[in-house]
Amino acid sequence: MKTKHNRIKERLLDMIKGLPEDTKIPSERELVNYVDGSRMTVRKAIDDLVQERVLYRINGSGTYIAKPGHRKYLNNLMGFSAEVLQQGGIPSHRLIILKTVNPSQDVANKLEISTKDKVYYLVRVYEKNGEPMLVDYSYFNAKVIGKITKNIATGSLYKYIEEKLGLKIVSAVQEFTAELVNDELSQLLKIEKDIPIIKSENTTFLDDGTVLEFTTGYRNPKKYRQMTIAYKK
Amino acid sequence: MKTKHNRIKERLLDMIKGLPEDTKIPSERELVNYVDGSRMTVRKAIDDLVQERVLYRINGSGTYIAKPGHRKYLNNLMGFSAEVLQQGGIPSHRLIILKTVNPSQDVANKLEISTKDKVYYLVRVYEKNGEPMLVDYSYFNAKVIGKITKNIATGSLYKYIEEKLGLKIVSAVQEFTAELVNDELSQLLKIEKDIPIIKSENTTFLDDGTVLEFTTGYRNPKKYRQMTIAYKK
DNA sequence: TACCAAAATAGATATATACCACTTGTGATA
DNA sequence: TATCACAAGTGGTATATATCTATTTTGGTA
Repeated sequence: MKTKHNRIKERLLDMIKGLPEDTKIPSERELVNYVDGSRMTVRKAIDDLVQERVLYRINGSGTYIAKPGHRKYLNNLMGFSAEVLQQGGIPSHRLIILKTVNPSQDVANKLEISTKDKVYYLVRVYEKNGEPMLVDYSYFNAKVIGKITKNIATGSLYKYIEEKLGLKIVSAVQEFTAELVNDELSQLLKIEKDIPIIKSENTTFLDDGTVLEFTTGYRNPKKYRQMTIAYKK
Repeated sequence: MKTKHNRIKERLLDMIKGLPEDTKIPSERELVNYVDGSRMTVRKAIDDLVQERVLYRINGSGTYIAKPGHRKYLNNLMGFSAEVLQQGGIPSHRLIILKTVNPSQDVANKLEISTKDKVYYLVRVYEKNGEPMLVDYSYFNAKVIGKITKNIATGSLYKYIEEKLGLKIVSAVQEFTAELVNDELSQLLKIEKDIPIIKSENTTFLDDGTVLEFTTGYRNPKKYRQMTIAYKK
């Protein structure tokens, strides 16, 4: 059962679909006549849409439609496949390595565990329309994720984590460093050696603050631009 | 005059200061007895802190203190000086170039204006404790920012934009590319030539969706790590 | 017509209240 | 003692209402 403010939110999205930016929408008091819900509930729905940059408010004036380009959340947490699908491509990936290991001190620190704890180590190559786009070296906290089988690792790991395990991924810290392509990357991504590439070190957190994974990723610089969207406060 | 929920928020921050993570804070109904405000207002304050990852809620159980590492917003929008100050350093910066120009087609596209519109072009070098840390090549939409004098450009431009002009910066899109250090960068950042460096192309948006600036930045790879924090939904 | 004060309208904040869904502790019972 | 149903407590949702501040509109006046 959906909440009322979520239904109102969908109703509002429907109403503004196709309308140009900066169009003023009916006032909160007005909307109460059109939708099922009190002003506070309508406000809650609008609050959400403002948060999502679909609408913006001007105190004393009204609520307006924001630029469509902003109606998107960053895709760092979205997973590669969803990202490629959104772009109309065909995603696929190859599992190169899957094993349990004891983490190095560095990895243990990132995962906020001991070097004696077990972690899953995965190396994966992601492809778009058959071309290698991204190499990931991942360490998962085994205590959190449980057992990863080859089957699970070959499917959508994010879907498994969120839907099957019911874990909520809420944030990620990314650190970027520029490096030069080494032999292994050259081979996996099918690009020249010694050209500059971005190394992205990604730590993913659950809603209770636990570290789920630490992943080092290299994106094909020929095909991809590393991109983030940041929202203030 | 501060709002009541903001005062409650500060009060809560004070209360939890120094407490370990996962500590349960008093219930919403309980807090009403300790602070000045109704349950709804207390909830609003907690809402904010949950949004900021200071607290997390478990339905039916309670509200808890999140990991301290998460109590921070991304600093992409914070400006260099605030970032350095937070780290206990002494920030300074040199203005290399300030002039009005007509933008190239590429820059005009980024700023969502015409090539006939005026833009301000700034080149700045930022220093921490006297060492060059960051070079910025910025284009500002003159229609939005008005006149930039040398005086303004030498002070804190962000402070000027937010406090004096009353503009609200709400989001930024960043694109990262790996490059090799060229002659100019080598000189400005005092680092070797031809080592890998990250180019960060940054588009900054105001609350109404207008593009304020497009900036290309290079950070000293020896001193700095490019870092972002992403929050989901 | 031009200007300005006042009224109307918009979002922002705050309170009181009710009920729901979920979790947790408790106490009766087998 | 172990179990399980239930009560109590918690956050989540929803409504009605009141008041505040900022903007916009209106209408009278010069």
